[in-house]
Amino acid sequence: QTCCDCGKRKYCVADYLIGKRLKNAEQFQIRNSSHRPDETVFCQGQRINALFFVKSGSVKNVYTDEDGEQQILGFHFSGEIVDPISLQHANHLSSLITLENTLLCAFPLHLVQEGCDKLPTFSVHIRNRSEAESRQRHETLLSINRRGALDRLAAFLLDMSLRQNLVHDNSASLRLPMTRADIANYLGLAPETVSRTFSKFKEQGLILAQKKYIRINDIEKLAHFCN
Amino acid sequence: QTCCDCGKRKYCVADYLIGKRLKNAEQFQIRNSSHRPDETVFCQGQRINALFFVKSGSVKNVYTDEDGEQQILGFHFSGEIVDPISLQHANHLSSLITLENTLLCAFPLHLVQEGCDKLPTFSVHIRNRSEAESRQRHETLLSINRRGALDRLAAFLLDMSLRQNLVHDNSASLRLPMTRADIANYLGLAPETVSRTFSKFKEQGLILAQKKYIRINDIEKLAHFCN
DNA sequence: CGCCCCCTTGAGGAGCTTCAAGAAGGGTGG
DNA sequence: CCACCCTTCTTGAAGCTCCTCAAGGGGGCG
Repeated sequence: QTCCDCGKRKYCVADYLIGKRLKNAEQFQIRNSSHRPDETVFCQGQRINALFFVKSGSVKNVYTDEDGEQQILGFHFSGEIVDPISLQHANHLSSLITLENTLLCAFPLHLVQEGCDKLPTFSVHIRNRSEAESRQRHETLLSINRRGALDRLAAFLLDMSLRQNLVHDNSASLRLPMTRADIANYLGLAPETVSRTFSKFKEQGLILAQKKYIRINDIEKLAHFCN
Repeated sequence: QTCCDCGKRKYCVADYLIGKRLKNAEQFQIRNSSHRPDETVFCQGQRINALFFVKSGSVKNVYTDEDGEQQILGFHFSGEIVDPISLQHANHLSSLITLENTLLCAFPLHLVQEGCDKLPTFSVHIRNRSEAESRQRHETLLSINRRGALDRLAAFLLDMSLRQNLVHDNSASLRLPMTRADIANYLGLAPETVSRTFSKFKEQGLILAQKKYIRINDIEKLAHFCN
């Protein structure tokens, strides 16, 4: 199977390279890989030799500090590029771990570099994507300490629903492939607090939640929490 | 006055450019500027057209979010380059505000680019500096939510003393040009909490504090707080 | 069927924030 | 040079949010 056949092409960097006929898809030599849940795709500190794209499934970026404490930096879902920030660094800033059965495409780094060198628009694209992600992560980190549990979880749910493009008519249904503990870690809260906060939203009729499946009834109201 | 005469040259990017005889110092056309306390040097969102170096005095980087909330991202002291992270972006991510009477040098961006193009070592230098700063800021932001007030302030004091190169024999004397409110904002705490935490350190004999002048008596013990 | 992990809910407690008031410095004008 | 004001810093008390510890329920997988 080549990139030309891939249904996710338009979200992927491949679209830029193919569309511009820089190279033929067969020449890409992209590594496709299939992963089970909780599998480590690459480790923090390893040399970066590819740009990853999530074809299906989902992954988390986990940062481990010198004390061994782990912090989830973000999640990536089907159709997303994994952590383009890292491209500016020589080594991976965090480990990548799958949340479920996942298919990944790995673009060798030399190919990306080539694309940057030969295609100014591609370079700009990567740069913009990197900048946007950097900015957002920055704001996320900043907001964590300022806001309460309700605000953080509301912002998280809205971010998830927007990224999965599931917003219709002030409501959305989405699936959260990560555990509550993952959400808690990401938001800087205790798992119990996340659970209680979900319950509060449920009591107010803002959401329906059954295990990993969430329905947001009133996005507007939920958005009021994250002023 | 030229860069060749500057006593702070060895900490500055100028040293690289001059040392390599890429250009003569007189051709640099560096803008020197003098600022009063609480003066805004550049504003968040403005196009980046120079790399700033703190010749004397000190500054803070202030980020303002869409709600108008302000968050101090960092401080820069005499002999430091201001926010090399921004070089990867087109616009300033934060505003720069002086804490006291301050002298700044501004290297036009085209000069820096030129340096990067012609001098691989310079490019690597800037990149490393940027990467180190990015990494540290990231860790700072991550640790804020994890640790308590004692830990954060201890880490802050140690960072300050290390950066001002004032560590001697397990003790250090340093000056904090920013207000307690600035420290509190930077650490994500209330000003009262910062004040109380200073008092706790004083009670334990770890530090002496009189206004902006701090003496750390036992760096080792202080460091135990920030495991 | 049973084990294990994940999620939920409760009670208690610690840490920080908020509100409030007072003390100390620095700057300005008389 | 002193008096005044304003900002900054400090300290106290009350309250709230979140964390920790603990127990129970439910679903998935062997």
